[in-house]
Amino acid sequence: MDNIVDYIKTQIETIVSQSVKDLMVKGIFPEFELTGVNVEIPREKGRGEFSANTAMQITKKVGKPPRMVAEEIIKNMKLEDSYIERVECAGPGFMNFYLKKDWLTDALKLIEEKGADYGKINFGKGKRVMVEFVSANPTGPLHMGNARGGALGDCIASVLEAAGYDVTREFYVNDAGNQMEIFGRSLEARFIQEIRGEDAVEFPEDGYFGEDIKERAREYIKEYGQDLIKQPSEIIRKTLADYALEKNLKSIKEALGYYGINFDVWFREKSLYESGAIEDTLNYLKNNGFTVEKDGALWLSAEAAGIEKDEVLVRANGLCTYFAADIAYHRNKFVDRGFDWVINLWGADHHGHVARMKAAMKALEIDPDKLDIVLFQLVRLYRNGEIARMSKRTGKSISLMDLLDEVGRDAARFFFNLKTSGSHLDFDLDLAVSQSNENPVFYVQYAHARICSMLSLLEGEGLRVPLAKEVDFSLLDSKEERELMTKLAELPEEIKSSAVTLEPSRLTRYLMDTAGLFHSFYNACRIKGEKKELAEARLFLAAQTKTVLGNVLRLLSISAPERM
RNA sequence: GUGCCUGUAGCUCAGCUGGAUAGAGCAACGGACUUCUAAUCCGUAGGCCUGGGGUUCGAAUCCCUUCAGGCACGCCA
Repeated sequence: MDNIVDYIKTQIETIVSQSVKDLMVKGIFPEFELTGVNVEIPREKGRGEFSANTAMQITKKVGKPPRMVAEEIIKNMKLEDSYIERVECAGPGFMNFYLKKDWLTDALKLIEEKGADYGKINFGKGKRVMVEFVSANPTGPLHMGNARGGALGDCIASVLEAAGYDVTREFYVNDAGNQMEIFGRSLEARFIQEIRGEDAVEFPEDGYFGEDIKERAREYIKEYGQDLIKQPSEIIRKTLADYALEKNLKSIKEALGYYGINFDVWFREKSLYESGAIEDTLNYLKNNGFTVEKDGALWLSAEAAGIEKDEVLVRANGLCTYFAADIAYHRNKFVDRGFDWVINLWGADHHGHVARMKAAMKALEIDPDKLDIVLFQLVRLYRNGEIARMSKRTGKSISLMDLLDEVGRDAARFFFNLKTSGSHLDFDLDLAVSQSNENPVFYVQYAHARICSMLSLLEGEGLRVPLAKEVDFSLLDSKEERELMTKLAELPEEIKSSAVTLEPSRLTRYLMDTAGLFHSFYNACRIKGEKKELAEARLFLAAQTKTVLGNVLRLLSISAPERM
């Protein structure tokens, strides 16, 4: 067993549905199909550890008022050999389940037994899932959108790993196509300007205006001299683009490293051209009637694919669109590499792309439900109370590295995972820089450091963390102790929920809750100076809390300091 | 104009596969350091869940509509 909450939920489901079936057999309830039993943890205290609303759901089918239905079900339950102590009918017809205390004892024993693995579950059963994220254009440094997508994607990947999936983290390198052209032209212009002066050549209107482009041109000259300028334009562009691309990728990798993100695969768009994958995919679509030709271009047919309007795949000039490459890329993910599930993280400005991507999957006979797109709202940067517009092209953007220098990896990762991906995020730089206690990451880390410091201090006084079998759990009976233990017991279930919803923000909230309950426990329940049995029981609880906080922080790649 | 996202406490947000008295964190106010880390705790106050209508035993949650903000609608990526 790795998830006691899930275990008990299942137990309750079984008991309830068995009771309902028995009532049907006895003729007290009419025959009907029970579609499922909903077991929840009530939000409010004092309503049992779990509750079920089955009676209200089936009240019509039974033909009796919900409270009466609930009473009947409760009367017929067989509670032997379960964690359930008693069941009450409450409110409009809820069944509230009160558990025997040993469920918490067993939960704490589980933490001791699993240690650093506590929280991991086998929900995913080893299913192969790819999480593709960041995938920033390698034409410049990583910006705040990449920062949010990076923290989100990496934590989604980690959550899925903890939930028992076989996870691959992938970065799609857009090293082909139109923006590489623009990249080359921008570099060429800066290169010439660098050598012959600002006015020697006009900078392309749609070019990348960032300082980093000038920087790369200068670096090239420093490294290889000026001879390249004698070459034809085409050669200059290609040479500079290849040179700058690798430089950029290197610094992107470096920044991501500081950010705690390591990709398993860096997939090159160019390889799709070289392997013929794009051509194959286009042929497939053509041969199966999903394309139309008009105005000299090849389009994905709206009618055949079931989308709103036709989308260009191959331009009149013979070059493929990003969309065409992306279809081939996803075919590669599913067909060539056999992933069971693919998750992409896109900025919300790409939402229009979702429907046609899924439609393309369907055309390729790939189940579109196997592709999940997590859209995250873009980050708005505030400085001095004003919106700081971030754009690669203005050259005034704040890069991921700038952010990490200012606020550090821990705060950045925590902050970006504080809110659900769909919510807008205003990032106040002044606040983030201030590193005050307004930043919740300190609150959580402080709890961890506090436990560590307490454990070592008490150990110095001869008080060691006991083994679970030496602990008298009946002594842990205060409100603070019970609430903390309950929270610790819920971690595996919380990981499951995070995996199902693809929302790691649940875990940062879980951390804050757990830290808060620990701080309350710490203030209400002293250890030093108490009788040995009580002191040891509390010490044991503190040690398990440390394990839980440490495990979740580690899962999110946020440090768990021993002292602060 | 069409489509997608968002609207909940002063601020930032949870809750949204319908459930019980709508929850946190900041900020505000009042308390707690001779006692294991006060980066902490305890308490108080704070709400027409944008407005309106519908569905039903029951709606912040589902449906319709209004208003407000963001985004996308290119042979860009």
